[in-house]
Amino acid sequence: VPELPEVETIRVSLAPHLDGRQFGGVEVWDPVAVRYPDAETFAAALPGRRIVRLGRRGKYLLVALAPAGRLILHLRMSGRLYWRDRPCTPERHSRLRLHLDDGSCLDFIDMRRLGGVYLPDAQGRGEPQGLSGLGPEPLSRRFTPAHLGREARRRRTTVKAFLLDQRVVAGLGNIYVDEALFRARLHPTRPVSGLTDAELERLARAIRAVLRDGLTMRGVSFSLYRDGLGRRGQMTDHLRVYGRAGAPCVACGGPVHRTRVAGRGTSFCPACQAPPTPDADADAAPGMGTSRGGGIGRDVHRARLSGRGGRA
DNA sequence: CGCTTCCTGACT
DNA sequence: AGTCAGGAAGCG
Repeated sequence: VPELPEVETIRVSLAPHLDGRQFGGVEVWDPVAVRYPDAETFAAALPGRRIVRLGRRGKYLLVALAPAGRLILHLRMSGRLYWRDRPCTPERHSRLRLHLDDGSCLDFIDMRRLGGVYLPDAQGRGEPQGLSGLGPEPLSRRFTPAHLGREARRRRTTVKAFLLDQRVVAGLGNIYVDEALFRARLHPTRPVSGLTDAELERLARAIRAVLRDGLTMRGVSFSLYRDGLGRRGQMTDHLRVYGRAGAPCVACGGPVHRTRVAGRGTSFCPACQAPPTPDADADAAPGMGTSRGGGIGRDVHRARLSGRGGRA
């Protein structure tokens, strides 16, 4: 559920309540929610440490601790974090509760049990695997059309799968990818290696635009998402394609379609987002000036995206 | 690279 | 009973 704007909204909502606080006791109702170390060690290691700063990287929430270490949380599909000024009865899917020194507490609730917390040791064991490999933050300077182009050139996949890959750019999920592709007027099955410079430029711009909107609206709330204080976001009403299958496209009035791309439900406007033209896409990018030496780039361009682009 | 799997719950 | 859900690691 939570993608970059949602996780950032949660971070901002929690920060004033957590900054400077010291952890007290830990209640673990579901040991699976503690990804590292084991639940017992975790519950013994956290109390006494102070929260220095709440940060975020991609969809990871990072809690810097004093005197050392950091707590890392990932909400995955259905995770929520609720801060309460005093402990209340845990709900059905509450997985753990972190008490704070002012009598408040932070609850981790996760229906599908896919999310969890990590408390890496001093040697760095226990870091979530994906964290170190994340691509640039899409709202940072490091995220540019040129970066997108460099990554795109060496991959043979659809632009949809490309954007969902956290190594390319950190923090996008299914909803914001569909929204970004709509705003960039790119069909989700376009082979990413065939995007022109102009299209990459549009795409980078669209990604930043949808994420900024998402942040302004404090996130998308379909059913489960809430911020750290239990408040819904308003972005749902501003989505242009996601969740609007069959409804008129906000740009052309034609019906929004829904299909499956990269194994995910995918919403798009078939009129505004031109489908891939296999030959053009396979050969579009000029072979000159490939950043990687040794002819790899050329081979990539020559290779046919067999079975995908051609299948209309 | 795509596909499967981890989970639970809602819906058809 | 079967399908699907906003994430992402692991497998072939």
